[in-house]
Amino acid sequence: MFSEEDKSYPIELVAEFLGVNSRTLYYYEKFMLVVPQRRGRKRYYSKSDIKWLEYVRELMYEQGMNLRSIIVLIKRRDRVIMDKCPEDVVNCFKNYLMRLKKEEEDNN
Amino acid sequence: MFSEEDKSYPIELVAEFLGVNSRTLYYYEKFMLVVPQRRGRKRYYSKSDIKWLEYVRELMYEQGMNLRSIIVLIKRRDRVIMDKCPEDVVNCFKNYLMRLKKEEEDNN
DNA sequence: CAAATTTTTCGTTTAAAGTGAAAAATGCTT
DNA sequence: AAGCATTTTTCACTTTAAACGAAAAATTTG
Repeated sequence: MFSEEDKSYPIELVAEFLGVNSRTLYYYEKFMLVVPQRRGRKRYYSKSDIKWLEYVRELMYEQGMNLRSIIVLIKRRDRVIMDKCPEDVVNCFKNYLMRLKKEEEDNN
Repeated sequence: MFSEEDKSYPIELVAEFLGVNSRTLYYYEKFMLVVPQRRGRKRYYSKSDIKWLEYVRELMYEQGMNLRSIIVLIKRRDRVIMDKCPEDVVNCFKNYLMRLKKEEEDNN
C-alpha cells in the first residue's frame, strides 16, 4: 500500500545524517521550516523533508544564507527556493501565511 | 548637461538619511553591495545607490535577511533582487565572479 | 508502575553585522 | 609647502541569530 517514498525517519537519525544536533531540527520547526509528521508526540521525517533540509543546509553553510532569508524567499514563492522546496513544505507555509493573515484580521 | 538623476551625495549624508553609521556603508562596500563613484578618494552615492540601500535595509531590518543572502541572490541574478539592484552593482559582481573563476583556473 | 525515549526549557557558545574611537591618509587653503 | 580639516581605514568591542549541551518534563512502552 505504501511506496518507497512514504518511508519516514526519527529525528535522531535525520540529525545524524545531516550532521546537526537534533535541537537544531526542533529549532527549525519553530519557524516551520520543516514540519515532520507526528505519530503521538514522536516526529517522523519523510524523504522529501530530508531532501529539503539538505538543500537548506547547503544554502546556509555553503552560501552563508540565514534562516530568516530562506523564510522570506519561501513567503515570496521565490524561484530559487521553490525549485527545491517539497510540496509538503510549500503547503505548510501556505497554511502558515493564512494563519498570519487571519490573526491580523482578528486584530482589527 | 546633467539631469536631476546625476546628483550624488557624500557618505555622511547618505548614512544619516538611512539611519546607519557611515562605517556600515564602508562595510557594505567590502562586499560590493554598493559601489559609489569616487572623485579622488571621496565617495559619492547616486540616487540609485540610495534607493538600492533603502531596499537592502528593508530586507535586512523588516524581513530579517542577512548580507550574505542578499549577495547570494545577486550572484544568482534573482528576480526579487534584480528589480532593484543597480547595474553598477551587478557589473561589480560579474567582474568579481570572473576574477574568482580566473584565480581558480590559475591554481590548476 | 518503572524504564526508556522523546520533547522542551534554560543557559551558553559562536560568528556575522554593526559601531565607536582613534590612527592614517588625503585634500584644501593660504 | 605647511598646517588644518575631512575622509578613510584599522582595531577592538557589542549585539543578535543560530546552534548546541545538559538536564528537567512529558510520554510511551514493556
